[in-house]
Amino acid sequence: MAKNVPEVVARRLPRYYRYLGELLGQGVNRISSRTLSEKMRVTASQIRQDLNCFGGFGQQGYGYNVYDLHEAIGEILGLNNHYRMIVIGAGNVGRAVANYAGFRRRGFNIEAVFDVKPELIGSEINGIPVLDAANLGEYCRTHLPHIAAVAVPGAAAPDIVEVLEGSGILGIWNFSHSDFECSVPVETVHMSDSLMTLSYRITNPKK
Amino acid sequence: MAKNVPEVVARRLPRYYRYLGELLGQGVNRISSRTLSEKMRVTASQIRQDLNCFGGFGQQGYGYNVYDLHEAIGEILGLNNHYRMIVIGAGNVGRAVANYAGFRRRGFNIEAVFDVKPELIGSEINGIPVLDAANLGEYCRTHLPHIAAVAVPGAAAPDIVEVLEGSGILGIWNFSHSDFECSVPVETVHMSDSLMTLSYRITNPKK
DNA sequence: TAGATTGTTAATCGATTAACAATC
DNA sequence: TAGATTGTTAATCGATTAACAATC
Repeated sequence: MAKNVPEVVARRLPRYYRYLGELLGQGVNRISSRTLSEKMRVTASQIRQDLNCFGGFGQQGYGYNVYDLHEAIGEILGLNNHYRMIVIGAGNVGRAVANYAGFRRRGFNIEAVFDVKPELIGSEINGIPVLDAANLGEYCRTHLPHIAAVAVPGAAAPDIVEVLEGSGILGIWNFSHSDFECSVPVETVHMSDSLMTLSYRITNPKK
Repeated sequence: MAKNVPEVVARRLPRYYRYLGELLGQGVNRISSRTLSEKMRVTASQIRQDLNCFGGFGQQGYGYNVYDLHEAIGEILGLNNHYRMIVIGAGNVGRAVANYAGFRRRGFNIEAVFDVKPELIGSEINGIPVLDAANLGEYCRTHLPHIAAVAVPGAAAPDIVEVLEGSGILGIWNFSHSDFECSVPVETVHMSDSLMTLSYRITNPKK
């Protein structure tokens, strides 16, 4: 179905999904690209172009059915799948990820946390067991998690990633500061880059 | 000095800064755009174009001095400034931000955390006092923090932002899930968007 | 000086916006 | 049917890449 979808379009889908979810919550059941474009501060053209990478979800003279479009984008994003997820690193960020309840609700089920610290191994975070990182590879081969959130110090990341890659993981959600090569999809949350960008924008205000 | 710098160039600066920092740590003191481009997997043209938005940092026949270029980009990013920072919300994400030691090292000094929960107010996180969110506006007017990291549930964000905006904050680092209008620079860390993008890439692998 | 590599202009490529015929 | 709004093509705009003269 999908044409060759530009990266930049794929990155806008979560935002569309989010806005449509809000509209749904407000009881709006129909919307035109024009009205949506005003809310989202993009052009109506862009919305129609973007959606038409995946198919014609609208109806001339009517617009889009909010529920159907929300569903369709959710399906494209793979949000109707159920994912088994693990978290590597029980530090501040790892704990924040493990504690966030919203993921489970969306079908991302965190089943284990891994760390190297003996005093953490055997404990629980938000009801999720903390396991020994030494057993990560074995765990993956037996439990086949889909997604690994990597929240370890930068230097430790490449080794962890190699283990994950070799044991059937489908994707890596990376919170460590390093970029690395990887054969599976990696999505990095660049916290420090984001803070530097803010610093830049404070320091160099647009005229 | 700076020409009109495209957004997309500004967003690449932190990455250049990071790579140059690594090179510096490895004792490399000279690099050509060609060599850097191979490490960073971008084109040499792009690196030269990007840098020339800000000035000529290189030397024909030689390349770039790693230390000088790193310094120059740090200066452009405003990393030589000292920022007073506050964190709003002492939940998982707020705690992660408050606990991360790297910020202070880079000149982002977290001076207070705010929350609404009575049982948290008066406690400390990483040696930083947790104050009553009701006093946020007053605190800002007396202490003049530069940056506020907003890590509150989505629904609470707009009110917090309004208070911050009205009391002289220079920039907002937003971890909440909502986008909002704001007169000062806002940098949002879209964790859930990032996870959805990963889901998309797992579900729709490139051929 | 000769070789290397920048700074910068020109060419290409892709993404965004505008326009409009198709059609509900 | 008439009005509205899509899907899609064409025009514009901006970003990336290529090329090369300037110069260290």
